[in-house]
Amino acid sequence: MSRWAPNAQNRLQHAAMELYADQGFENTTVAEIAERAGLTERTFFRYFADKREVLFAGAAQLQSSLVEAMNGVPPEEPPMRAVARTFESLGPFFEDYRAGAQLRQAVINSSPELQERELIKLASLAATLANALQERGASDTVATLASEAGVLVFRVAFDAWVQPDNTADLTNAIRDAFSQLKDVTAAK
Amino acid sequence: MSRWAPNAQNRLQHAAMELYADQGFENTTVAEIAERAGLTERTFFRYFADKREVLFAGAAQLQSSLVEAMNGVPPEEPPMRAVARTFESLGPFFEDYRAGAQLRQAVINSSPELQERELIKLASLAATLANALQERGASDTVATLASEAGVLVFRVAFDAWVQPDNTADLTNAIRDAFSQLKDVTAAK
DNA sequence: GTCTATAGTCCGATAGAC
DNA sequence: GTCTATCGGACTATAGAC
Repeated sequence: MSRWAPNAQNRLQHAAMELYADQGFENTTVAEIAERAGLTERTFFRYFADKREVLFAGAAQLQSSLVEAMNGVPPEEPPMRAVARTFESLGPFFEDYRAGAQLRQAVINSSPELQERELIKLASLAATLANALQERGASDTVATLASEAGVLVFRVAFDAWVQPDNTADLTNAIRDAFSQLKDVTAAK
Repeated sequence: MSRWAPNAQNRLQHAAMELYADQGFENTTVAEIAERAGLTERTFFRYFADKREVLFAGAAQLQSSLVEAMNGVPPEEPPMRAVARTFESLGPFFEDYRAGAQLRQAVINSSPELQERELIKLASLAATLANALQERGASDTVATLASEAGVLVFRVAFDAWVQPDNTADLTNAIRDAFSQLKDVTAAK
């Protein structure tokens, strides 16, 4: 039995989500979050580099899941197809989590600062995938184009999927967006 | 004759660029920038919402140039081609400014905070183009995919163009990247 | 765990231009 | 007088240093 209640990081994440959703991101101070989690401000910054990062703690895990998924795609598949398979394989991972994803996305969409952070996380994810593609033999430019196009498609599909009235599942939304991107770029 | 030296905003921009390039973005305080420009901190914040924004003052003009360029493209052109023409038409506008662009990009690349800001500016630019495409009759999804794909291509081309050893001009770099994107997505 | 620098906001004052 | 650009100082919260 430890001297402190366990899961400090988790408690901070939940407290932050609630307060951000409730009062808005800008109107919430780190002190409030820490207090609600029964911790001090100082402890918050031990776990999260800044006030935004608390909403993106899952990004690292997502990134490694994607790399793992890509490593499971046969090496003879061309880059764009490898990326498509990688993102499609991610669908089921999210399905259980739709309500949480909706809330989180609503919070992010309400604050430009959080949108900035989300964009750089997605850019970092694309860079990681581009690296993996280069290891499979793709050129720098091709790897960048394919992985960024993949992130774009994922973003469009995810956006549709979190709409309140949406019924389709994420994997299909991704497949759909990929095929639309193919059509759009072909018409050049 | 006015009581203050003119071009306060310009002086602040130049002072900021020099200091950021010299000492790094994080090691530079707003007070330093203001002092070098012969103004006070308070005045800096009258012109720029925050310490990053001073590097992105040209973004609004770029955005309206792009919209204007797109309005010059015949309405019967399909979305992706309209976007491609729009970005290609931008090339000459940048050619005079290559040295400045290199320096600015080096500063941005050296700071994650500045990269965040750049990404959200590009996202806003894509959103504006997507709007313009919808006015031309494109669906929401098609407009988003085409404009974001355009920004992606521009980013890749611009990145190549600012490399110290680059010789090609920007318009050709853009054309090239577009054709590569087409190939990459076709292989899906 | 405390202490401090910096970013960014707010209210008000001032000095000239019109 | 009104408008606009600047300055002064006090204030809060973030974030990093010690």
